[in-house]
Amino acid sequence: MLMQAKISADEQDSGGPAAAPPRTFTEAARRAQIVDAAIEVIADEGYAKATYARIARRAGLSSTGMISYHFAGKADLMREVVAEVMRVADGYMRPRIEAQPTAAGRLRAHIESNLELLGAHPKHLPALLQVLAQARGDEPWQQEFAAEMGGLVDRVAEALARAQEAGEFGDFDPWVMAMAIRGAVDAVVSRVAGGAAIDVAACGRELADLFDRATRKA
Amino acid sequence: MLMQAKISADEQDSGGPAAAPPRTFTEAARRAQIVDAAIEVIADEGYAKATYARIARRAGLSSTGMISYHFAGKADLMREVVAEVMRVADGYMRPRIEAQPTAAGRLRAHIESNLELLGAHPKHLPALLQVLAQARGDEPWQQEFAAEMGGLVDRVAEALARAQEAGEFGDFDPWVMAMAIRGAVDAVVSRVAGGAAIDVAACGRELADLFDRATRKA
Amino acid sequence: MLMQAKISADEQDSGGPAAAPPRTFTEAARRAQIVDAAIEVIADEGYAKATYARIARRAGLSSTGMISYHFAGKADLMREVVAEVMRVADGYMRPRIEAQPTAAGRLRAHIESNLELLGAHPKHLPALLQVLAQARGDEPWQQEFAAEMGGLVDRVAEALARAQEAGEFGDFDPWVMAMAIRGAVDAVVSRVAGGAAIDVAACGRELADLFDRATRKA
Amino acid sequence: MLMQAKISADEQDSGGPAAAPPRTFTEAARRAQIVDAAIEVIADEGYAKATYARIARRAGLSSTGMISYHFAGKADLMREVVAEVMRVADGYMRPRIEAQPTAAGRLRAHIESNLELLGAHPKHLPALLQVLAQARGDEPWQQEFAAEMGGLVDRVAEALARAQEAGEFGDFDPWVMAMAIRGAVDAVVSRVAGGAAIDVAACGRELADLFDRATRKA
DNA sequence: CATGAATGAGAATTCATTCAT
DNA sequence: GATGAATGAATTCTCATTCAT
Repeated sequence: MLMQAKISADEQDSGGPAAAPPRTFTEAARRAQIVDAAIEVIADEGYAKATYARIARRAGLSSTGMISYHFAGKADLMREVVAEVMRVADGYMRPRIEAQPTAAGRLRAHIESNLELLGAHPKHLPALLQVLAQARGDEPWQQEFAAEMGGLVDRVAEALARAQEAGEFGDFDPWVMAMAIRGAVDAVVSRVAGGAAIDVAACGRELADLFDRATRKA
Repeated sequence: MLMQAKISADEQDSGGPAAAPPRTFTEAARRAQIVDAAIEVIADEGYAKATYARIARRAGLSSTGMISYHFAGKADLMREVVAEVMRVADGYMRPRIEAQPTAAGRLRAHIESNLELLGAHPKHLPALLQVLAQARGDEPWQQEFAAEMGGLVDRVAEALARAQEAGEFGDFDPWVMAMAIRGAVDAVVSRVAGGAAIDVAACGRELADLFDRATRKA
Repeated sequence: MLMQAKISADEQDSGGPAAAPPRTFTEAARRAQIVDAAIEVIADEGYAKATYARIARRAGLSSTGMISYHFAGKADLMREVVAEVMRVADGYMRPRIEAQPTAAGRLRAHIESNLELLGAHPKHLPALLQVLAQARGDEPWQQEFAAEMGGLVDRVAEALARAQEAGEFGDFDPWVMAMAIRGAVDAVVSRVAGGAAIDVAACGRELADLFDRATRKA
Repeated sequence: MLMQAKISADEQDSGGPAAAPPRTFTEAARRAQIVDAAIEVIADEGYAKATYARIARRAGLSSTGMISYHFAGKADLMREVVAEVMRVADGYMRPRIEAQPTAAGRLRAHIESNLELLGAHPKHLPALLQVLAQARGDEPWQQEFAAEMGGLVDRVAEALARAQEAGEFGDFDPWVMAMAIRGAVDAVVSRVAGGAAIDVAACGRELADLFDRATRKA
């Protein structure tokens, strides 16, 4: 599989410096509600404007204190935003990718499903992009996101390398290829988020063609 | 030419909402000094931390008032940051691109020189990426940056389309290809900015190979 | 007797603004549990950090609501903290003091047992000091604590005066002497609370010697 | 000399984590104004109520931002409060102490001038007491204050020890004696701060007598 | 031209307390 | 009796910007 959620895996985990696992149903519901609102605000207005006040307003909450009550801090909330997007992305893309018998098919499915996902959940990937763009600086949560971003590319690179060794692809640096794929998709996401009217499905097919040519055996 | 600065062209100015034209030499020097400091801060610490205070400190200025004095506002400063990076990028890439006789050569030169530029001016492209990532939201300067980003891609797309019509390339959507190129390069920039130890020159060659395969006639 | 609890005496209550009398056994146990946790938190982290949240956590309670449920407010809880410390102090010091036949002996026993108490219950006196230090300001509970502090000194002063009139001590102002005793002991408590490694018993003997010289007939 | 300001000594120093030395006259004046207001608020309402809002109001400032502008944080402000009180105390007490030829005279002068100071600047010592009472907890500024408090006692203890070795005093533990003196004076300060109507000069003389008896050769 | 002081809005976060269940 | 969710005021602090000098 070319893409899988790392963060979503440790939802039940306690290791991190912050988020205690949600214990009750209402708590989980509130957290989800806030995360959803955060995703919308981030996607619509950008990370910089995604303040507690705006998120609370979008979530229909009366006070920003509610967010502090349910999340250990902004880093915790952002972690959850990333986790949620990864969860959704994984749920959407993985079955489509794994349904393909060939590496070329999986690559195509990866790219196409990634952009279909953009159509199905128009706020999720733009929000992810915004949050991961904050992965600059020394604070631990930023490092965390940088690692997350790296992992995203690395997993694709490994899948490409394996297929390459199996003789299913031509000769190329799998890691550079993986970065190019990630970047190409993100560029489309970014443009769509900026309001460009793009047929994402067609765009996905075109990108898939592109990388098919780029990875094919000579 | 695949990339050229739009903003840098109208330094003397388009009558935007802000920047008065710099009249004196000192004025221009001060502005340049501040812009350079801003680029460094943005690249090193991210857009979110690029406050007047931090920029002033990096520029060796004693007060943030200086920045307000020389720039009409933060949007104005950021506009100038983008313009400066574009100016440098144009100066670096354009001659290398135009030296190539074939479209394929120009494409390769575009990609490779873009990444060489990253080696030569390690802060400029990361800063640009950070600033353009703020192009979300309704405010005019955000729209402006979104347009800037779009223009970047569009100009490459047009060059590709012309070459394609001239029969120098295979069959593909030039606009999608342009976005893929931009995204792939940006992904590398982003990774390098994050501290990854990458041989950017080798990476540039690999990317150029990749897009050569993707654009070649079948 | 040189020291006795005033607050602890009227547990069943003076009709203050707050505390309803504890009716059931569970209620009393819960209150005691919370008061103990409060004493520990105050002694360890200081009054400022002794929030409901921290106290609840230390008490093993799941919510701060419990504290509000059992106490009429923070003033009520602090009143109870003071009362509890006074109760313990009285129980510890009074028999040791009353066992002494002479006024000088009682003075020595007062000082020494006070510091022994610090060894036996290392959190109680530091907590008391912290709470009584809040006795500044107009609110009724602050005035209450100021009065409490005054009473502490006054009772010692009265004992000293009586002994003085009986010819057992030299010539000095009993009230100033009482304040000096209180202050000297508190200074030791404060230093120990701050983490200083002090032999409190030896310190008690030394202080007792000091005040013996100061009160002795010429 | 039995008491001297340690903090006031490094006013021109840059070592600390926070306070840059005030560079301009206006800045210094503003800082002084804010420190004075802080001292008043702390003395009158207690440390807990000494918020930026209340201090700003007392200082006649329009916003709390002003305080943040002039001080690196609350710790910095409190450091300055302590330094100011120490400066005043040192200026008041030191000449009176040093004017005395004998150790007994210096001890008396120390105690009496300390309490006269309470009459002359009724808010300073109570404020100091409140701030130093916060010296509990792990944060560096709290540790700093704890050390400051310790230093206060230690310097007196050393002076006592020297005089003792010179045969000017009787036999006692100088460190315990120093703590007793400090505590006795603080107890009076505390009572006066609480609103008690006390003749501090008389009280000073009485305390001086007390410790004269306690330190005298047998 | 330049500066430092001031401003006021808004940021995240914490707190004691209330309330429905 | 007990709980967890909610509340809203208050806290420290930062920000871009303005203004008098």
